[in-house]
Amino acid sequence: MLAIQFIRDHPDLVREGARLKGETAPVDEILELDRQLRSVLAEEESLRAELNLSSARFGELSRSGDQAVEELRLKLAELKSRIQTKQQERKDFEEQLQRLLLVVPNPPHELVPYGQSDDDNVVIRTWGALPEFDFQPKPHFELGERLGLFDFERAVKVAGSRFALLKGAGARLERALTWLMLDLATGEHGYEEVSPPYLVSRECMVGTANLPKFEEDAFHVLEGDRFLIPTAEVPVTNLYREEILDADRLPIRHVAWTPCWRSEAGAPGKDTRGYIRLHQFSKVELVKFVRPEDSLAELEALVRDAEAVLQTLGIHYRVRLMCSGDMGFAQWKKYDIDAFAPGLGRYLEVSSCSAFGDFQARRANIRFRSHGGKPEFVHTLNGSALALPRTFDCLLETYQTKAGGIRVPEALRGYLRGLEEIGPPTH
RNA sequence: GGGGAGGUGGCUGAGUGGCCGAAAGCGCCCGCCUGCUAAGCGGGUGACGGGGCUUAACCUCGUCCGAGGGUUCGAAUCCCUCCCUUCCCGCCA
Repeated sequence: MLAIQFIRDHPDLVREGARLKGETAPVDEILELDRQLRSVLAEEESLRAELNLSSARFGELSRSGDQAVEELRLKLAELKSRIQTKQQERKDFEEQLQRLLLVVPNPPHELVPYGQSDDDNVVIRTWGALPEFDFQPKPHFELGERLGLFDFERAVKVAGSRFALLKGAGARLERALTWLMLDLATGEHGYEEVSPPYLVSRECMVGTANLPKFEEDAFHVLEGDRFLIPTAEVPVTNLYREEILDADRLPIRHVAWTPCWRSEAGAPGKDTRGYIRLHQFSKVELVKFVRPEDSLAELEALVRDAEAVLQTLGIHYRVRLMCSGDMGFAQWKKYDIDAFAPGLGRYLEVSSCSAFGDFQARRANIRFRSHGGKPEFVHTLNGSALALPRTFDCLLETYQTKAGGIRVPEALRGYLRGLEEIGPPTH
């Protein structure tokens, strides 16, 4: 959410920011509502000031038994009804204004390149070389099914399409990946691990800007009006909602492994075959709360922390700076990390790292205070490190052997009791 | 699920109808004192919003004592509903 003061002072900037993202912002309506709100607010407040003064006088008069009391009582009753009318008007304006403010997108940072689609994103760097094979590399779903790592059919039987099931070495491998990611974050990169609830309140979803604009993307649990988390970003960012943090505590860096649920209303197709784009998947997520001036440097560090996972695994990847049109509603600046899947012959997005400025902090009211100063909004950031299924897929495809087995990267063997290779299949 | 207690500022905690945006303490800020540190002494210190003001400082008005309603001329204080915390009992992984 943007500050109303900011929109008053820079309406063109807000309009332009929305345009860059390919969206629109109801700036004129907001400014008009804001004017009306302030005018009715001023009237209400001066009536209240009058009521407050007169009430005090009423007390004095009635104690001294003055006859004027009855006259004053009538006057106050009339005042009060006028106040109630104004108050209702004010509340209506506030509600309308709030609704509109929540749908104004965060303008991109000035260094974000302009663009309208995926093609306009800018590759910042790549790591490792495209893997080479002396045979035709297979896609992960073929490898995994032959090795018995997946059971897609039974997953569908149990939960419906777009759910997956890992078994045997597959389940263990994903668990090993999860442990590696958590150990890197907590042991090497200085994140404190949290294990949050997987259901959150509506307020939390609004705080991270998953609502009100994207309600159809989330699974809604009617009992208690809660939502299955689409990412750990939601519960973890909201950890400090409505709080004023001591500046000495910043930066706060958290890592969380959670399942994530997305309703992903699109139809299945070529890009969704295999262990990808599921209603439920798991992810290791990094979340930071920082001082405004550290925000962008912390974003760079966050991306590096996520990259470290792929480097440790020896998987080729690229980092792209998202163009204005391809970054979400709430982001200020965003990088994607795409790992290469040789069997599919394309890159898969395994991480999305974003800085939000104070956009989320305003919505969730997360502030900090430095030694006796005024409270200020923190800046929030987050990114995956990494999404499990796609990292799993890239690993399978990168480390496949001609015989159809999977070599286990050095870094994972300790989590798999020394296992060096999965398979190859015997039939 | 049943019953009791409770939710007050950055924190702890007093306050049962006007003298309360709210005692006291902690923390923080400024000053004094002090070989240094600690202690001590004095003063200051809530949030949000509107208006005034060239900005800041400042002035002023309003709102806020879990949330929302109600009673009253007037509510932190009385009533209702909801949320949350905690204790006892029950049930259960």
